[in-house]
Amino acid sequence: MIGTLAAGALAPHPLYKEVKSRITRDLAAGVWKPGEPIPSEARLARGFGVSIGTIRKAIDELVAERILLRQQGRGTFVATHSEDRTLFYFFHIVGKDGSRELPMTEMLSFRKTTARKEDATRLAIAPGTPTLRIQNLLKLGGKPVVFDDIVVPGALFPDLDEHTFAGRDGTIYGLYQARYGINVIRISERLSSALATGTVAARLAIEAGAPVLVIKRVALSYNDTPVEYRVSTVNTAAHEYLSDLWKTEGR
Amino acid sequence: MIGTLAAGALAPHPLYKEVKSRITRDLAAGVWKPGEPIPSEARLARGFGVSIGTIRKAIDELVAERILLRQQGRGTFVATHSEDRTLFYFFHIVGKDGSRELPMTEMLSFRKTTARKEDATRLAIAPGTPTLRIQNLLKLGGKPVVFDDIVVPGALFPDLDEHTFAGRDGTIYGLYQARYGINVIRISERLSSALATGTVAARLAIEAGAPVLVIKRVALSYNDTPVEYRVSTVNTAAHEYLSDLWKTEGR
DNA sequence: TTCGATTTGTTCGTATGTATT
DNA sequence: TAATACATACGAACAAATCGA
Repeated sequence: MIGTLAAGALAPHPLYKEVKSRITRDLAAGVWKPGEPIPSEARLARGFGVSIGTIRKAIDELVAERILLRQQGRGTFVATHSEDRTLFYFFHIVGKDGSRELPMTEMLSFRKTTARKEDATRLAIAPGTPTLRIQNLLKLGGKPVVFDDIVVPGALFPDLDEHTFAGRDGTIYGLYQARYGINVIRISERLSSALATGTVAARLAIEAGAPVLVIKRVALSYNDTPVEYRVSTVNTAAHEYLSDLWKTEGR
Repeated sequence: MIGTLAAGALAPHPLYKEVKSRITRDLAAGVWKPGEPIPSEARLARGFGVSIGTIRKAIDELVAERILLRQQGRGTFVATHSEDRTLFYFFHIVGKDGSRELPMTEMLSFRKTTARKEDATRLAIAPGTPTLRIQNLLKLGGKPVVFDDIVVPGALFPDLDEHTFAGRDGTIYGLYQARYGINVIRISERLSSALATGTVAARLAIEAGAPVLVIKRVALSYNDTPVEYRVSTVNTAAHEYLSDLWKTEGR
């Protein structure tokens, strides 16, 4: 018998890759919501007309990419931005003594504007496209450490206003995910060193001209679609940016 | 029949984990040298008395950790530090225009000293232990961009002298690997911003007091054994540090 | 508390495809 | 062409964790 899937059109060679991209498509379409279980491996196998091993191989890769989360005896779930597990995957600032702490955030401003040139290229949209621009202050140990300047395409977040934003429960990416179905799964960051300008220095309670770490981040969703551009300015007097490749472990 | 391995003592639960740690042990012991193939999956399966699927699962993880490299039709090889594939995994400085370029390096000094406090804690050795300390200048596009201050335990590199070091063919980690059997498989980096001191500024041909990126790196071998501590100072006027989690792709 | 159904985790085995030498 | 090695796909059995009856 020919598998119902193998008989389909133009599989990108291996069967499990086809299964993976179909699951990814459904994930992107919101068929299963974050935190919810996807169908069991046995059910998916029957549905796709492939063996359970093929399903497992497809899911293996999605789990490695942190898009799905397996739990023995329970099921396989769409990863959320509310677990500690994923928090420190997107937040890299730690104390110089090695301490890891989640920041308290304070919204400083929320404006509707249009994409400047830099915003546009990073977000792959046309200059002048409506955007939301949010300024955020992150405190660690009660002291301001990071100043965030966030730009997102307005079209992705239709009715987002400053009260919704400031009154959110968890992280920003958690808000994107839970209320707008926008799932940040990967980030790309470029770091450089600079001198604090007067306005930023005031936010961070440091002197103008003090050295600061500047992080330019693009947040990406399924199929590497950019959904947020963020410039963070960090006071690294007592904190550092941690880049620990492959200590993800648990593999 | 009971598998020859399962009958052995105290497997850390799953069989494939035991297989993995045995392969890792042999790798660390230098049974197979970098660039050489390890035995075929079928041969390993017979040797361990387990199924080929179990071998594959163990090797899968070692490949994901970039310790091994599979090539269909050829075999499975011990990863080396000479392939482009791995170079940019350990070198993160790119042009602000996105250009990736391998640096020209110039050795500035090579000294035999002893571990200072910071060196000792990072390398997990006692303060005062003999070390080698090397200063290196990295040029991109002909201009100095990175100043490296490298400390390694002398015991790991018995007869290493400055001519061997300066006259090496490829990368520094390639030298560690090929001549001393020291295999760097992972790095952990902590980044901060600072003002250039006079001596470093002179090396980088910038003004003292200019902002620089400071990278403190620990290079790790099998079982997370630290083998090198390196402080890099980067002029980020025209370059950036790229942290691209999970664009490793090919998975 | 116990039991059974469900779901993922591990291990085995086999067959066939594809790349390399 | 033939042999070898990894890649894909299938199927089956049992273990371990979870959850509700």
